[in-house]
Amino acid sequence: MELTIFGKPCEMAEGGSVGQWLKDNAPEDFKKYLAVELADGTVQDLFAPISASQAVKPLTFEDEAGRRVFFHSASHLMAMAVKKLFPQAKLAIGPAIENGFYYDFDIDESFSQEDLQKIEKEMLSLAKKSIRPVRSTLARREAIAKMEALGEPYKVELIQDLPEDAELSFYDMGDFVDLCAGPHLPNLSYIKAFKLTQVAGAYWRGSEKNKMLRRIYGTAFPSKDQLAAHLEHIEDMKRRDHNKIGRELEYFTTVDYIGQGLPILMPKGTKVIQILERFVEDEEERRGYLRTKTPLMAKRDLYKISGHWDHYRDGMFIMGDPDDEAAEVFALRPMTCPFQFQVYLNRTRSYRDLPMRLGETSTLFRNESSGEMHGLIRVRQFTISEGHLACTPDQVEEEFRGCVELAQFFLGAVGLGDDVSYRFSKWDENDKEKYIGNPEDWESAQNEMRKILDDIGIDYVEADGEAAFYGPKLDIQIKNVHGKEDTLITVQIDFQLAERFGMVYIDRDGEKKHPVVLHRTSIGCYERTLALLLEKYAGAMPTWLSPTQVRVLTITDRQDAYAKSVEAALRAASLRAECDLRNEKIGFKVREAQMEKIPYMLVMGDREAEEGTVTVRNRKGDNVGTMPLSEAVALIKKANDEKVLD
RNA sequence: GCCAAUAUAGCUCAGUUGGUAGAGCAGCGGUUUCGUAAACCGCAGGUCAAGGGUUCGAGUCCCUUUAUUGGCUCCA
Repeated sequence: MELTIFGKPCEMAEGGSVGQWLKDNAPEDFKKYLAVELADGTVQDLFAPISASQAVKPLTFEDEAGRRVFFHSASHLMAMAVKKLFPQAKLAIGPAIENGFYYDFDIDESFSQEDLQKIEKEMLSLAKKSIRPVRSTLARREAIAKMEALGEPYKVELIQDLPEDAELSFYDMGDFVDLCAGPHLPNLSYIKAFKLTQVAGAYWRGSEKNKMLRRIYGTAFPSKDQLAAHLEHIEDMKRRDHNKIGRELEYFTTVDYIGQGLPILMPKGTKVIQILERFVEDEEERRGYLRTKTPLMAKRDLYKISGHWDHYRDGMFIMGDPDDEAAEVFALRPMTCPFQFQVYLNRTRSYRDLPMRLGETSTLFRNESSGEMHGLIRVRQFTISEGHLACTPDQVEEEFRGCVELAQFFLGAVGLGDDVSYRFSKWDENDKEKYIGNPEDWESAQNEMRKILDDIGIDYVEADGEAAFYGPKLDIQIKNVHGKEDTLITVQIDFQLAERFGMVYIDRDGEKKHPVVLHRTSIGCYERTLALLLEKYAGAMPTWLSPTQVRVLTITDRQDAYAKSVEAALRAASLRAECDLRNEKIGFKVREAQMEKIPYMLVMGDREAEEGTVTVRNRKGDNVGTMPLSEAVALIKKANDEKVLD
């Protein structure tokens, strides 16, 4: 049998393993190899026999796939420790995740912090025992019997749901056995450093109808240094958390008696959002959008037409008794579409009116479940750069492309262009209740959208069950400092609501036809975008977005009058300037401005006041130079106007 | 909604087995007028998230509620 390892051909006997070969040929560092990737991309145990000639890749912790094996084994190590300390705990599942692993247990009492420490200690002593995971397979009936004998009902359920012909593999680790597809590390002693980071509840099989299990999250590394570096990285990310710096820097706050998901935007947060709104509105006007301003609420009759009443009622704030058919019941709007459609419906439209592009800076209300609110990212009232385009079928591709390009333009301007990923969100054909329309329409809409996406040539992943209830979406996704992904921007194709609302145009041939409607945001939800900008820049907003762009600092109060005149000149140049005239040491004032992430400081003493100059410092601490005031104004104005991402 | 953790001055935090609420920074009033990481003196600031309970006595123990944070589920 001929194998290729590290690109070099080598001979191997039948039943030989890559692990053995490495041990024989590279004994000094063979312990860094965790598993092996076969030519077809599957990963197997390092010491599992190779069945055919092929090129293989031994995986280390540096490889994504290798890391997953490492984390997966670490989750088993944790399950071993838990079973030893809490024999009554039932095992559910324990996969690797992006930066670690978790394992779900069914146990009455939750795990406390002390429990976690005990488990870590037990893991340490188990890891030192040098246990080799041993793989075996069983027939279905025996597998079920084995798991029933061990008293593991969740494992039994998992086996029962696997296909009839699936190979059921088990891993023995000392006196611990688990149903597991593997692969695993050659030896659990490879796991040198780990930390159990938190406990959380998680539904069995991810369904809220099922029992809630206790999940323990952890992370693991081949060395203590790597663990320390990882934990340090997490701390770093937490320091960028918009929820922390956004409150510290007074961008927003919350008040317990106002309620969850209803943040108070302070002057700084409001300023950034205002800058973004003006930027978006002006750019959209340049691109042929017309602006509208529509009501924040409507009678339920409107939502019955749009489908919201049947498909989105739980997400709405309703005023009045929804069960009283005779009463006049209102609801705050969760989406703008049915309102903005009325602009189109106001009179008969011709094909000459299309495409019609409508934009609105639109405030929406969604009654999210109480556990789901998160800083400025997930709130109950928010404002989005909303828009709807009505077009003919042959205009769809160009208009869709225009929406994507506009979104990319804004993302680039604020500096988030490289931080996003694209998701093609489709419906879930097994859950038709959630959607309106028939399967044929969904298929054709999705095929059309896929074709457009491919034509545009963007990289995207497809996701089932993520569509809006009326159509498929292109979602532009971004991750926050905790690694959690959210939708920042969305562009949707809707082949259904136009018909529901009776939106038509008179085509060239004199026939009435329904336009295709695109729903889209251009910079998304302003609150969410602000949150992600705060995290991206750790609060140090680019000059053009900074609530305060320049602060004037005096050495003594002899310069106060000059400082006020400088501030006035800066404001006259449309720069957001303020003075700090307190009798504090200049070093203190500078440091405070830096802590507040103000881009520029103009420092002045007697000399500057006499000469009419200022000494410019930036927030990094660089002294840019002493120059005439007009030069300093030009310098800062340039950064503002060019929207540089300093 | 579910599983957890948390809530003490504007901020960061102390507060012993239940016995009169504390510090630093910020703020305010003076003094000081100083060149890049913190001048000096003084003052004020709290229904310990809210409500109930146990107790002679609760920041501390118990219950309920609210909010914040991390997950699950759901979504811009």
